[in-house]
Amino acid sequence: MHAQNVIPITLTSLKAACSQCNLRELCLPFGLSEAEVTQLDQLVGVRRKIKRGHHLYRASDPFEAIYAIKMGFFKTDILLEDGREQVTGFQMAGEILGMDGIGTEIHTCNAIALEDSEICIIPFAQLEQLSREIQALQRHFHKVMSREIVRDHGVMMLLGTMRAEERLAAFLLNLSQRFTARGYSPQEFHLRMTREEIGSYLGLKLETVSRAFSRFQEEGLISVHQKHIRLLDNQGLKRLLNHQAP
Amino acid sequence: MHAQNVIPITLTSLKAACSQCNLRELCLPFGLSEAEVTQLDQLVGVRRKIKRGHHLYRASDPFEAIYAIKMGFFKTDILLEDGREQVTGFQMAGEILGMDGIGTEIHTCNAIALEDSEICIIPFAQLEQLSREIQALQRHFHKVMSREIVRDHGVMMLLGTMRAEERLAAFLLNLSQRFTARGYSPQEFHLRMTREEIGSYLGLKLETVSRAFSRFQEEGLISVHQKHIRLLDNQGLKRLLNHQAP
DNA sequence: CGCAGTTTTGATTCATCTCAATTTGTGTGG
DNA sequence: CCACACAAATTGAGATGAATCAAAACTGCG
Repeated sequence: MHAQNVIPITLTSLKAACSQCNLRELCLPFGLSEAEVTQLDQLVGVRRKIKRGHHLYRASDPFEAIYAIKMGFFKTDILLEDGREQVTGFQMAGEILGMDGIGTEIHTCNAIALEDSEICIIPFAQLEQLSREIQALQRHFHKVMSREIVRDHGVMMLLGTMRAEERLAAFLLNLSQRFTARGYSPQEFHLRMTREEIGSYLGLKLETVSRAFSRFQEEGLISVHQKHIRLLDNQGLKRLLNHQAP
Repeated sequence: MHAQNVIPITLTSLKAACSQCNLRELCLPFGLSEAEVTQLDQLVGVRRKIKRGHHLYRASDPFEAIYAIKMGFFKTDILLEDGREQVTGFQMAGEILGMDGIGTEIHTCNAIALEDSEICIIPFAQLEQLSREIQALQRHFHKVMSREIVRDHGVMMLLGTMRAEERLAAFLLNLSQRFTARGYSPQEFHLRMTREEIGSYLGLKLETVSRAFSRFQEEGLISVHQKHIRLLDNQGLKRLLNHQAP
């Protein structure tokens, strides 16, 4: 907590370079030419490290930039005055954070690192300027925002119509798919969030999440050891999904 | 159903004109200068009438344009293979439909008119082009998308953490606020959707919605006569919201 | 004016929540 | 490096809010 680096070189030394980044094909530079990515490099000023448990931004912070996750894992959440929390998403490398702030120029949710992470700061005014010049960038940014909307619709579907086990199955399959896209194992991964955070995202209590995990394990669909998950029967999980209630 | 206008002048005769539109301050032209709105006029080619119950677009339709609601009322929904429906939103005059399709260039939900409606077609490629030229348009369009994301987060909060009566109270207050912004009475309005559609949106069964309405009425918070709603105690409804469960 | 679709209301069931106790894991400081 | 304290996860028993099933009442459309 107290041990910030004594020499304040952390920020400036981390000059970003999309052109060198292995997430290039997942992240904002997708579809840009070499020359265009170089232009983007100049815009993406600095990287910043966020320690586990720390905020990247908070609801009510003024909006200035969006953020690309270089490495690590985040959650976004909204807090009600009475203390209720709704996790609105989990974000991993290559994904964009902060678009909630564009509309009001104030952030409307909190973004919190679930492990030590590193993000690229993309000043929004400059992004807009550059995307007036580079059509492919404009187009891709619009797609990123649109996909966020579509993702949110999926969560609504999950929260509005699915039962607990369906929700969890959908959640696991979604994670698996996203890890796969990043070159990690589709079958085996490490959850960065607690049962409570999963529950909040899925509209369930942590005990229900835990029970569903146990049930999946009994049925041989997955193996669970705390945060280590191994998917043993993807088909079985998928079958759970479109196989409505009683 | 069968009685399309015999003379096919419906489309072309309805040349749009944002500059003349009384929704100008709510809709896409917000914040544009006279000259800029005139440019937008040229882009917003035609209007189209959609009869009650008809689709504006369907999931899997190719994406070509976004749509501004000139008048009327829509719902958007997603259908699961097993028949479950999730209503993802209700849209009224001045609001924008179709942004779900940008990401994949295929629409991902259905947009259905809940009353006879009229929409302005905004071809998306042209909108992108013009928003590369007009900064205020670009900015405003980004705000519109961002607000959609924030709205979706609100629905997640509602579905994930609220009990039935809280959900309905939030829904009514939201509608009231949006009608107010359009110059209609904040206290009295006409629901265009069925209890089932409200239920689908709120993650509840229609019987539960109906019971909640009755309960509100007993408590003197609203008066309900079928689809006619009158809010009698806004404060009371608001109190329901941040006043957690048992 | 009659009928289909919508809404209301009641009785019962069930999935998930709540409360509670225990186990397991994790990070810290001696 | 180990022990301890605290956080996270599991599991059980019981309570409850919403779903389900069912029937009646309304209404507005053709």
